[in-house]
Parts: sequence; structure tokens; C-alpha cells
Amino acid sequence: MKHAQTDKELKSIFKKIASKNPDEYFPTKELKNLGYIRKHCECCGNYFWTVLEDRTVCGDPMCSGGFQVTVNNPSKEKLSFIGVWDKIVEVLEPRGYVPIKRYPCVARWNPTSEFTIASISAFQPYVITGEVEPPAKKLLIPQFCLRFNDIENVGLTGSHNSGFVMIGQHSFVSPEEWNQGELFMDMHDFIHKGVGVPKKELTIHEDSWAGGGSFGCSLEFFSRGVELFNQVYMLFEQSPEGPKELKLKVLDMGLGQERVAWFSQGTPNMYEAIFPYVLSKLREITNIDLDLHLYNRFSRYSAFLNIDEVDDMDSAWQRVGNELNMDPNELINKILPMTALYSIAEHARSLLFAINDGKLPSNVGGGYNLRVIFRRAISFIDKFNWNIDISDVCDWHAKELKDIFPEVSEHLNEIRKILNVEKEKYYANKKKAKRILEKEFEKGEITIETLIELYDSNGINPELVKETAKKFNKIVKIPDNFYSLVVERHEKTEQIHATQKEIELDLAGIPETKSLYYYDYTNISNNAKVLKIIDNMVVLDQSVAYPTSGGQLHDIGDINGQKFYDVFKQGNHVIHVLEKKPKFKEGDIVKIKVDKNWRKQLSQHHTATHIVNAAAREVLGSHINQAGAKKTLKSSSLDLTHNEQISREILNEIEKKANKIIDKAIDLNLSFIPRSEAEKKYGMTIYQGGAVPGKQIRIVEIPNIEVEACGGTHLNNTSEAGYIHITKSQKIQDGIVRLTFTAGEATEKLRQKHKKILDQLKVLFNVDRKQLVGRVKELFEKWRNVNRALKSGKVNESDLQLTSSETFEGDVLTEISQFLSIKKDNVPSKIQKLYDEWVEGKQKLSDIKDLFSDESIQKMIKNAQNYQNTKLIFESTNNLNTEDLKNLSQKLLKKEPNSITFISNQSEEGIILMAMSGRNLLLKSDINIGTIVSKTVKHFNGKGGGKADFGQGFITKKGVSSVKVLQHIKENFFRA
RNA sequence: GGGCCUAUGGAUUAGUGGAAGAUCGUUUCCUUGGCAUGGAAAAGGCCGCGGGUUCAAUUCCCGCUAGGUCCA
Repeated sequence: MKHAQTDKELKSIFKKIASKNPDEYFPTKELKNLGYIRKHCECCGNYFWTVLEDRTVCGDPMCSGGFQVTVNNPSKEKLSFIGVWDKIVEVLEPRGYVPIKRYPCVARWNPTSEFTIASISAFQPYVITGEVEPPAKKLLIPQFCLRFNDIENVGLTGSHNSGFVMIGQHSFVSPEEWNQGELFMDMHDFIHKGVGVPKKELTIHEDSWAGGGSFGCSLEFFSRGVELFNQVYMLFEQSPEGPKELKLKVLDMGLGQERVAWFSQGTPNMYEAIFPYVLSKLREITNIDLDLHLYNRFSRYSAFLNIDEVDDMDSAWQRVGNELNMDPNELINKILPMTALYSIAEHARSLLFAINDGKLPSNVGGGYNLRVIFRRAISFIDKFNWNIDISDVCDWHAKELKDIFPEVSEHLNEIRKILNVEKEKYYANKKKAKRILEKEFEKGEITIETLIELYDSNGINPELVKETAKKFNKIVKIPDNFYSLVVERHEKTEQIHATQKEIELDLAGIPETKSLYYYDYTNISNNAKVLKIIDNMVVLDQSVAYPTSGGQLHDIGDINGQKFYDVFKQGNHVIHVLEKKPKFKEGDIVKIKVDKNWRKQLSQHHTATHIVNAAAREVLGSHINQAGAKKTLKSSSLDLTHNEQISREILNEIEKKANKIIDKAIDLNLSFIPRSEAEKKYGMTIYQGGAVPGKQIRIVEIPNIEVEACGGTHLNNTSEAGYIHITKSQKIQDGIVRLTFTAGEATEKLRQKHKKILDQLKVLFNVDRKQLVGRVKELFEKWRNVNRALKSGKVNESDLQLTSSETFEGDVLTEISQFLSIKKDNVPSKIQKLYDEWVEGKQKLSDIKDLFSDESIQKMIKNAQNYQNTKLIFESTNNLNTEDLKNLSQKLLKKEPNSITFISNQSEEGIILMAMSGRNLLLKSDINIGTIVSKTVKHFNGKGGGKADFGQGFITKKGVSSVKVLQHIKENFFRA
């Protein structure tokens, strides 16, 4: 057993062991007392318990032939969805179970998973490991869970959900307190006495379970092909020496509240049982009635349509059709509208909980799952052209669930806003897809390669391509393994990036470092004993230095006067990295000091981050949560869950609110308190920065503003944060906006930097700050006009002077950088460039006025040489650039299209040769201007080339004159 | 967290290592008693930003910014 490598192996090995000694691992005494007999399933080979002597197969739908819930339903009690919870509380509360409130379905406290996927997730990982006290030793919890691996089945099979409530019966006790028989009897009594299911209708399967290194056995309760619940006894853990008994024995019983409601009511499917009110509303709008007769017949076989177990959907429908003696197409047409309503209702419920608990639809991460179900729901609505707003459906759910989950009614308006944004995105995407597809079809056939490309890069799924193909009378074949081809494509590209492994220091046997920075950030020095020195790295017994963690940069400072430039954490050891080899040795007592200003700036940024978080939540709404943060000396950035780009106005509002919190001069409370107490007092939103380990957690509280579990260095009072300036916001992914801001000295530095930039501009334009925006806009326009004038020759006198006196109230530099779409740092150089080009352009306008004048152009044409019905214009110029030469050539060709121009320009750097012919002139000729230019410049050791009707080259050689170059062309290419 | 795609007049977009095109919209003119319509012409482009390669970059390479999208 100790050789088992994975949980899967562990599970299968343990299953065999448990099956051999059932008395040791299962509550066989209680089972036998109740009259159950142990049997071996003829179908799947697993062991199960039943009171029926002649039963030969277990209760799995595959073995016992699908669900048989609707006919002669065995349960005496008909329980509504909420009724199931009430019933289990009614039966188990008197037996010592404490009913508790559900946890959020977005699992901020859990580092291993984004969503709550089971009732036990609420207690993972720290309750299970014993680090955190459970809310009660025996408890009941109605936990809303999200699982997105079966989305395609939702609505169709009648029993799949993306979101569901798992009622947990949990107990966390020592081996002495453990009483497996009693725990089993509690649930057996619930189902048998509470719900009233006769024993002969129950089959109980023996199974085992393993996860995260611990394992145990389990009993699954089945009736009529439905798995009602599963009681897992987590008893052992895997260790290098083999299995060991757990110090804390955990009962993990999960009961599907939806399933039991469905089972007890015997409705045709689960959805009818759990949200009848929502369904009635939907039917009111759509006029889709439930064809009960058909659905009842259909539901017996809906398990055949389980996409996980079916390779080919068409033949699966065929199979169901055969069973019902119906044409599969007719069946689909009748069933699909009904199932679509179920899907919409089900998905809306998941969206309601997920968004309410702080997750937004997005294109990455867990939010992507929300987008998928939203789009699946809305595409059903579109397909049948129903007048359904998913936000309304959410509202109805909230109403229907008010008695058990009143909290989901609290943010309905916000959820509506979020879903509206999501809806707009969906339609925008759909429109785009239509355009792209039309283009592709006009191009020709669609290959598998483009099919994958369309899906991967544009989100256009092959089904849509197939459908659109019909309109173009084309047939697109979708390969059966399409999605695995997509995966394959990713595997190829992702292989290239191998992850680097970090170096790990050998610190075995060395006591953990005691950190001293938790209570007062101004405490910057302490004496300590040197425990270990490895090269330049030093471990002390205690230290005030902050190691990089929680998004906050480490401290710098010195130990006995020797500078350290990095501090990091390995496990619970803090390692200081010195610039040079330490002069002290292990065992010495040393004095450590951190840089005061450095520490202060980081503390300001960290506290400011909490303040901005609170301000943003106040301004934008309660869906705002932290999705990441980073604090450096220069600035701090905070990633927020928000689904839209934040406008400058709202940003200003957040900034204002944040600074108001500073002005209030609030004292912070920094303390360590037990995790369970903190969670109880402040709620799960304390895990803004993500999961935090440990029994005791560090709580940073700005009273009446916000509370977080956080390990960073913080100010003592908000007034010490200086002034918060939000420098920018960017949408780093869909659903997450990053705010970057400064506080304290960093704000001051930034202000000075910006002032310097503005001062430069003020000098350049010779106006005051308020007029800068007007002047920049004017400059840009006149720069453009001058450039245009160089081409057209039409000069507008007003473009030669800057006269704007327009004033601008607000952030001048931000306005300018946005206007020019450049970064603030680039503003001076960009404006200088525009200014120089404008001045240069003006100069040139007057310089070339004569050269470009009609008179001069006429003269040039007049001087042209005739060659085979074309005019050859040779001109020599000075100090023009390529753009000017192009303009001049074009002017000539416009006047005299039947000509070729050769202009050679002399300047200090060398000679530019440019040649052009009138459009279409050379189509039938064998003259190639590109070749002429190329050969000519080569002759003078220059470089160049071109096309048949255009050529350009450059000669740097000294002693060559522009006239000489032209002479060369005349003599070598156009000799009469 | 990883990958891919896209960025061109007000909108939708084509295109290319060598003078920036189309459609719609806008403006003006013609046709008409007026409107719908029809015909003609014009205006409107830092070819997202910053670097690099090149005689020459909207095009190739690198970074950035913005948007889209797929996977875990």
C-alpha cells in the first residue's frame, strides 16, 4: 500500500482491502441490524447492501437500467427544494448537529481551487489539517457549489447541474470520539424515517475515496438509479512508512439537495423539482408547455445522452428515438425547447450565486466558465427567439430562494449591470463572427486548419461555421476529434516553455525566524543571533526585515553595518542576502537595521492599497474584490474584479474617496487572532489577498473602512499615507482592472516629475499651464496642415503661427498623453519632435516655394528630353529629403503624366536619387526604373533599388555630384 | 497562469519592403415643382505607440499599449 503513487492508485488498492474486511471498515453491525445483506453486483462487480434477497445488480443507473423516479415513486414525503434542508435539520439538529450558513461559492480562502466544488471545500484545507477549529464538531451546511465539467449535459439529461447545493453532514473529531455507526445511522434515519424511503428501495454501495494524501472508505446510497448521497469516512493518511491513522477523523457526507428534492417529488426531471416558480415564469413568457407525457417517456432514457459517455450524439438520439418509437428529428424538435428552458434556468441560478459571491464573467480563469454558461443560455434564447432577460431569471431565483439564501437578493441591481455588459459583449462577438465567416466563405473552402484557427483565435465554434456554411451552399466537415486537435495545437506551443526550478537552501534543523515587523512599521532595528550563513545569505533567530511576500517588496538595510539588498522567505525562514561575505559568524549576536525611508514608502503603499480597495468598492459596488496586488517603491498596483474599463472621472472619484479616508486620520488595528474567530467576525471577504495559512491570522483593520487578512507592513494611522494619486487604470484581462497609484513620497516625486515635464512645455510654447492642452492640440493640427501643404503647395498663413489661448481645467499631462496616445514620459520628446517638424516644414515651405511653383514646374517640363514618345525630366536639387523629392516628382507627373522623372538631390550626407514614372506609363515598355536606379547607384558605390515604375537610391561617396549622377543615367540608359 | 489573433479616413475593412485603396457615411454640384431616387465631384489617413533592420518600413524583427479569443 505504501507504494501507491497517486490518489487513484491509493483508492483502488484500498477499495480491495476494505472489501476483504468489510467488518473492519464499514458499519456492518448497523447494516445487518437493519436487515441488509451484502451482495456482489453481477453487472459491475462491486459490493453492495440490500434488503432484497433476490437482487443481483447494484443501484448504479448503468447496472439497473437508468432512472426510474417518476413511476410509483417510493418516497412518502414530497419535499420541496428548501424542504429538503428543513427536513435534514429537523432530523439531525436534535442529534447534536449545528446548522451553519453556506460559504461563498468563490473559494478565496482555498489556495487549491477557485470555486467551492463540494461542501467539504468550505473546510479545506485548514480545518481538515487541524490548523483551524471547525465552527462545530458536528455540523450541517447547505453549500452552494459550482462544477463546470458537465455543462453540455445541463438541461438535457434531467439530472446535471453547473451549480448545486451540496448539503454537508460533517464531523471533525479525534479517533476516540469517532463513531462511524452513529454517523451512518443518522443519515439512514434521515432517508428512511425522514423522507420515508422504504429499505427495500435502497441499495448501499461500498466504495473508497482518496484525495490530497488522505483516504478512507465510503458508502453510497442509491435508490431507483439515483445516487442520493455519499458518506465518506476519512480515516487514514499516506506516509512514507505506509498508511497512518489520522489525528483528526473527518466525516464528509455530501447530499445533493436537488437530487433528493427531485427524488422525493418524483418529477420528470430534477429541474421541475427545484425551481418550479422560475420555470412557471419562463413558460409564461415563452408559451412553451411541458409535454409531460413525452417528457416522462423521454426522461427514462435521457441518461443515454450523457456526453461524457457518448461518442456520437446523433446515434445517441437515434437510440433514444428507437426506445420511444419516434423519429429522432421529431424528438429533438419537441424536446429541445423544453430542455432549453431548463438550461437557461439552471445557468441563471449559477450566475446569480457566482456573481453575488464575487466572480465576474471573463475570458480567462474561472470567470471564463461563467461566460460559457452565460453564452450557452443566451444562445438558447436567441435560437428560439424568446423574450427572456437572464437578469430577470436571476431575480426570480433570488425570490424563490429567499427563505434559505436571502443574501443572493442583496445585489440584484449590480448583477443586472454586470450581465448587461456581458450581453453586449456576446452580441458584439456574434456580429464579428458573422463578418469573419462571410469573408472566409467568399475566399473559398474552409480547411480544418482554418476551422481550428477560427475557434482558437476568434472564438467561433465549428457548429456555427457549419451552420453558416448552409447559407453559402457549402459543406464543412468537422472532424470528430476537433477539440483534441485544438488541445494538440496548444501542447505544441506550450512545450517550449519549461519552468525554472528555484534553488532551495538546506535549512534542516534550523529554528524558524521570528518576524518582528507585524505591529509597528517604525520599529526598524533589533538584535539577533546568527543561526546560519550560506555564502552571502544569513538566517537570524529574529528579524525586523520584511521578506518579499504578499505582493510587497522586501526591505533593505544592514546587519552590523554590512548592507543586505534582498530578503526572501523559504518556508518560515527569513533569508537576508548581503552584498559581501558576512564578517560575523554563526552564533554571533548582531544588530540588524532596515532602511527607514524604504520601509516607510512600502508601508504607505501597502496601507494605501487597502484604502484604494475600500474606496473602489464604495464607488463601483460590492462586486469589487482584490484579484492581486503589488507594492514597490515607485508605485503600487491593485487588481480589482470589475468588468469594464474605468473612466477618468470615476477614477478621480475613487481617488477623492481614498484621500478622504486619509484625511480622517484613522488608527489601524493590527492583530493576530484565531482564524475561525476572524472568519466569524469579519466574514470570508478578509481573504482579499488570497489564502493565508496558519491557525492564527494577521488581521489588518481600518475600522469602519475595511478588514483584511494580510501579512504586510502597515502604517499606524491612515494620515501617514500622504496623498494617494491614481496614475492609471488598465484592463489586464476581461473582468479584471488594474489600478496603479502612488502614496506618500512617491506621489511627491511623481508630481515633481510631471511638473518638470510641464515646465519644459511651458517654455516651449511660452504659455501657462492651463493653455498647454490647447496649444498642443493646435500644434498637432498645424503640423498636419504644414505637411499637407508640402504636398499640395497650398499654404494657409494661419498654420505658420501658434495662437490658441484655449484653457483646460483638469489634469493637463494626462489629457495631453491621451490626445497623442503616448506615455507621459514620452510627452516632451514627442511634442519636441512635432514642434521641430513643424518649424522645419514652415522653413521648407518658404524654401521650396519657388522650386515647387507652377512656373518652375512648367520650366522643368519644358527642359525635358524626348525619348521614345516619353519625356525624361532630369533635375538636380539641394537639401531636400526623400519626402520632398516624392512630392516634387508627383507634382511633375500630375502635370505631365507621360514622363519619367529623375531627381538627384545633393546634401552633406550624400546624394539621394529618386525616379518615378507616370502611372501605367511603363506597363508595356521594357524600361525598368528600379533597375536603372539600382545600376546607377551601384556604379557610384551606393545602394538602392525599386520597381519598374519607381526607384530610389543613396550614394555616400565623396566627390560625386548630383549632376554627374544624372549625366551617368543619360549616357548609359537613354542614348538616342 | 499559458497560448493564439487583431490594430489602416467618422464606421466596416482590402492591401503591400518601393507613390495609401474600396464600401457606407459626410459635404458640394447636377437631375426634380418638392420628396424618394439617380448622376458627378470633393473633403477626410502620426496605416495604435516606441525602438531596430534597410538606400527605402504601414508592411520584416523586438518591446509597449489597446481589444478579441482558446486552454488549464
